Amino acid sequence: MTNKEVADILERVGQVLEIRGENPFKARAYYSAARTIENLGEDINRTVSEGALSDIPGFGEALTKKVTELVTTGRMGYLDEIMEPLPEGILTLLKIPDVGPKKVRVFYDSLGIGSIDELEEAASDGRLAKLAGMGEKSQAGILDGIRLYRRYQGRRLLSDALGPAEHVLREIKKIAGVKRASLAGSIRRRLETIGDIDILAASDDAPGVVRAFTELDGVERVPAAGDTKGTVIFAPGIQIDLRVVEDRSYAAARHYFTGSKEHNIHMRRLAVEHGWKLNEYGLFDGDTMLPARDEEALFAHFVMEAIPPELRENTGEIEAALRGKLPDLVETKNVRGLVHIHSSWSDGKMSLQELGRQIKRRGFTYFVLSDHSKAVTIANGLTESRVRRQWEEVARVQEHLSRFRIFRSIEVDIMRDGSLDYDDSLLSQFDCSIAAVHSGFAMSSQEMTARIIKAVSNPYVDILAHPTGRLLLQREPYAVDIEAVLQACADNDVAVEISAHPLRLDLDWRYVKAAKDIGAKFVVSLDAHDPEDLDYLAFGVGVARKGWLEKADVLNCLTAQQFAKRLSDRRRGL
DNA sequence: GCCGTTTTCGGCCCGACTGTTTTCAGTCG
Repeated sequence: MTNKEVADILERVGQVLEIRGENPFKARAYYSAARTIENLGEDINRTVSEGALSDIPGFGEALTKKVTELVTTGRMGYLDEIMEPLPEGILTLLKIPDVGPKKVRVFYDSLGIGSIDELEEAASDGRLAKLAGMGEKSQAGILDGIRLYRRYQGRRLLSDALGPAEHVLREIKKIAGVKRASLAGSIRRRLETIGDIDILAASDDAPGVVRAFTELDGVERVPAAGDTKGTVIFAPGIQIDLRVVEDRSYAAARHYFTGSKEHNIHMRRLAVEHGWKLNEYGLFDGDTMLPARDEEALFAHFVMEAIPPELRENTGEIEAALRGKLPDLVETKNVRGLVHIHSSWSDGKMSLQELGRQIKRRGFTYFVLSDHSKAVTIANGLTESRVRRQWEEVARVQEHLSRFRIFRSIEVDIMRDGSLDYDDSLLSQFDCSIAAVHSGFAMSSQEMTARIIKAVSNPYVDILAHPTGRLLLQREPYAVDIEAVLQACADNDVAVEISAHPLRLDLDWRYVKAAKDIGAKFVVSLDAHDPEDLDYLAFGVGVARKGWLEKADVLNCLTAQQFAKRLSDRRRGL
């Protein structure tokens, strides 16, 4: 089972416990365990087989036993047991806004509702409004929520949310009385998919700011608006929450609303250990607020380094900050060259000339041309003879580009047996080659792992592209022992791609830190086909930062000369 | 269900908003 699958089961256990009305802290223990496994950065199967599960905080006797059972047998008897009287679809009800475990229980006990369809029916014919604690408004709200859920399924890509978020933030900053404002929540942490957009503002007139927010152009509906906080549905169907606090609370509120939830709980526990209290209004010693103008000052009270938002996932960042051991994270401006660029020779939209012009204009000093190899016929992959003709054109274009270099590379296909689409004699003549899987996704994990490891063991492979093949919200990663693959990359000095393409963001940040720890190097690459793809770099850098990477871990932070030297040194060392 | 530099029992982060309520439960983040 994958970490995600195990986490999902633990999540379900927590939800069922809540619906059954059991100790909420017991449910929380399962939720917390789910988050831990999801963000573990290590294959849970390995953790279990090494007997290391019980070393992880939050895993006591019971959870260790149950997760071990789940991983080794594929089932958890306890979940079957507590699910026993309940219909399979009942947990999907929790995906509807304003429907939580208590209401699910009432709906099921009173009306036998066990699916979203049944909930919709009961809301449509008025039965829901008659239940205890319900009314006409709640019933209408649930119908609305079902429509919204069906349209968007709750999440969208970071790249799709960022535009509207920044637009609305600009509008909020224009509202009279707003002193400062910023994005918060998962969008600020640069999570790859976003549920809703959180924005924070400082003002002495919170109600006035909330009102103005709900009246902005583009607001479709206003599910909630109070004195300090409002929620709107913004076209096209994105939920935006605004919270307004006094300026003196801004730092604490910004920290609080950025999360993650687990990070916040950990920080609050730390505050309690100091005898303080931390909430969104400030850090308090009794009734005295410990002043903090910004988040840096807030962290300083704890005698710890300021934790960048991307790291706030409670995966060790608080411990590291207390020891003064946080990484000096890579920044977008550190990147000198763009990697994994397609041209119109295969399925890209831009000519070599245009690529040179566009990329140089953006301030980069080199790019790594990487069209498809011949096996990817649908993408007009290059035959051997077309490769040679492309090189001639590269030479011609290069002549007209001063202090700018085009690296001759290829995105060479990894065949089903792990061999490569070109023979070594051709590969050896490229400056660099990027190996990638584009077909045969359905094979077993053992086969896929062996296939990729064989490919990265080829001495002429320099980079492994999109290592898991996932497409966010569209396609799950293929089955593969990603840790074994990353180990092979580290052993063979093959750089691991972090695809900045918003639909990929692959390698997943959850594995980046672990890969770094075993000695892997990375490129933050674009997989660019269109001109707009050239502007996606920051999304990849976001993943690198979430994976604790520094400038020295990312090869395309090297200058063109250094990058060239690294490639040639590597090949000379063969 | 987890956890412990006072604790192996008794805590577990904390507040806003809504709707259905006469003082609060449920949901959300």
